[in-house]
Amino acid sequence: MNKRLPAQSKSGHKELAMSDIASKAGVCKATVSRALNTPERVSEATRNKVLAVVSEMGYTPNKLAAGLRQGKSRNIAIMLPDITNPYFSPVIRSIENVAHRRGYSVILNDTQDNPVLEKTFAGMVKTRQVDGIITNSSRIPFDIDPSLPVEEQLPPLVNASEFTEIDGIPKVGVDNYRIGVEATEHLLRLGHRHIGIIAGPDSINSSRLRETGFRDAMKQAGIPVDGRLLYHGDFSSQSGVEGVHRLMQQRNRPTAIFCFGDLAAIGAMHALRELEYCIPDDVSIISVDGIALGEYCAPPLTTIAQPMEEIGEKIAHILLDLIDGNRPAELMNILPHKLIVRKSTGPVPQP
Amino acid sequence: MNKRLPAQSKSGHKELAMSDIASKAGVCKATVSRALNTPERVSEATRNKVLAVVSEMGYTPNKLAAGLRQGKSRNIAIMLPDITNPYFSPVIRSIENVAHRRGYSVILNDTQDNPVLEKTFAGMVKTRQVDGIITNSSRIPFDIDPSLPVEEQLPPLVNASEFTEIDGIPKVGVDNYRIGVEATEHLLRLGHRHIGIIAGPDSINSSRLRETGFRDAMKQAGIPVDGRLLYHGDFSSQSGVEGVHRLMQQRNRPTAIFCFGDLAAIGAMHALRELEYCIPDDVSIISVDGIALGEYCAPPLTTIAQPMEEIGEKIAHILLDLIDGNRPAELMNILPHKLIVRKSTGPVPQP
DNA sequence: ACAAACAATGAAACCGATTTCCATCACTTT
DNA sequence: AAAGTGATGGAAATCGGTTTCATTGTTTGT
Repeated sequence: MNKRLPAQSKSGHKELAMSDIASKAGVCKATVSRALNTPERVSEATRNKVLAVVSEMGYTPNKLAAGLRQGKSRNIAIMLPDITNPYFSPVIRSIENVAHRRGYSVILNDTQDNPVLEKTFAGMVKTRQVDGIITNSSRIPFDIDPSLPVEEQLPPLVNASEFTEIDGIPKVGVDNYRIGVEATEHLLRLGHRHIGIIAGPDSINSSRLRETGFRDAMKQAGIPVDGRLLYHGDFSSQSGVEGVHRLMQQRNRPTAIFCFGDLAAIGAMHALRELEYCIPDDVSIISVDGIALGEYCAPPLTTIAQPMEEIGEKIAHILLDLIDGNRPAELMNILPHKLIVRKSTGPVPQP
Repeated sequence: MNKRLPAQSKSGHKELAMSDIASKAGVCKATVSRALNTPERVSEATRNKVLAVVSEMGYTPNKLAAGLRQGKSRNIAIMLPDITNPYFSPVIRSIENVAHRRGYSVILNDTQDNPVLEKTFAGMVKTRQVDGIITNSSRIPFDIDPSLPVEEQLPPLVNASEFTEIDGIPKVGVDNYRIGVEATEHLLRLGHRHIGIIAGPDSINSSRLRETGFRDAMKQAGIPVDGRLLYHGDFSSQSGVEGVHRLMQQRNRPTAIFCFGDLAAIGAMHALRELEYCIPDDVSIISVDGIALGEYCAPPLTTIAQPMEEIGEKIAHILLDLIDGNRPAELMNILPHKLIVRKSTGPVPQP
């Protein structure tokens, strides 16, 4: 009789619990839970009574408790190597949108490409803080036994942008080889023969693939590639600057540079302007990503755009399906890229 | 005797629980918990025994369960109006760093400046999904009764970047009025008299404050401000483009434009280049934020940089302190901005 | 030598939901 | 009228930890 009122202490306000609602509505906890989660399983009269009390008292169930019982946190984690790269923003945004629509929250992990941090964050699924993980890395932060089926050893996981070589893991991204080919072909069509690249680290799959595409397209055109025109940076703007410095001091100067990321391209264009080269009259620049800012560069950047929103959506849906126990229709999900020709590429200069 | 082994079904692997460790180590759950969380309260022998079993079996405690008992999720949420604005990236990154160091995870909420979404996300603290919230908005997504002390009605909350007018809420940001004054003074020192602004929406506090700073600096210099040189956009690059179009078709053309955000400045410079104005010879551009890309603009952008990392750190520490029950030393935390003079501003052109 | 204090640990309550199992009760069905 | 069916809702178990309280054995103080 006296334990009816919840302790209303000075500032440490005791939260409303389901049992409070239950007693106020004259039913038991189970009924409240049912009214809230499976309304069709309670009579209309009871349901209305319960719902009225719920809204009258402003009750919201404790998700930790629900999560504990159900073995689900309704959180997913997204690990990214560098949140300051604008490429990720639209991807994150659409992941967050989809997750929210499907009742999940997204936890952000900036790993700074650090394997130790990756492992740490991966632990969040063991601790039940998250139900699944999105990685943007070629490393999988879990130990797997190659003799066993992969999918039975891993938590719900989607590998995006940068693919691991391990099979059996759902992947979402673009066809980096074709991107390499098509960017190069665009340059070749404009008559360029001396083409440099500012690639990413060789340890990065997408970079190697783009480079292979580049080499194949060059071979196809019967043009030997000059090893000194191949610069390997880290996708940053600064590496674009350094790449240009390196490339432009070669005797065999490129008339076009293929940058493996928009950020690097922005740095490259900056360096070229400083060296007083005209873009595209002296040097053409093409890159990959399609960040929004590309349009406002000087000159506006020709780039092979990735469908960031679609990538994000696909990632989120696959991961959430996985959590629900549904394997994706396809493990490898390649979304279409698109060449956006703006002003940073032009015909090869006449000597 | 037979309930010893956890069910090792085909793929639905039952997770290890603390009681499994306890029985294997021949102690009770409480001791395992103590060995893990308050090691000094367990004898060294027992502790080692428990820890050995823990690491041998690869056990990790379920954080949902701990959180339920302790009434804490060890998550914080950060709500932002637009995750694609590069201004936020370094802020988020340092919040995430600090949170991680202090044992918290951060949940991201892109609200798209939508009050309904803000309210939804704010609900996460009621549902115990998060222990505190960071808002970057002048709206507080909680109903407060003005007659009661604010701090007793709100969950742990820090208001960043964009301030609400409500007192009693910890705030972290910059002095937008001074930024307005100093940007203008920089332009005035260079001899400019016809200065335009590309501001943010009038509903945004920081924008109003910067504008007031601008007006006061102009008044101080004895220069009347021309209402037609005041454009109000939304901080986007596109609004920078539109602002320039508007401003440059006035009879009284500005020789300098003060943009209220780097993104808008990038758009503005793009538009000016398209209209074949030289920056800074014909028109100077100054802005606010200090995003990394500013350095690579054409020309490199003169801007008043905000200390994004420090802002993020301060935000995180204050919020986490609040969660621990410690009110911050100061409610209003203004961090120092810094004028970075690059190449987009120059002396007023001689007519 | 004996009380008091203390350290180490176990048993059980607890956090707040969900879910299983069971008891009713009202209708059909034959 | 007896038996079967389905809808409804209550009691209690459960999820997996943390924390309180009690117990036991060991020191310390005088």
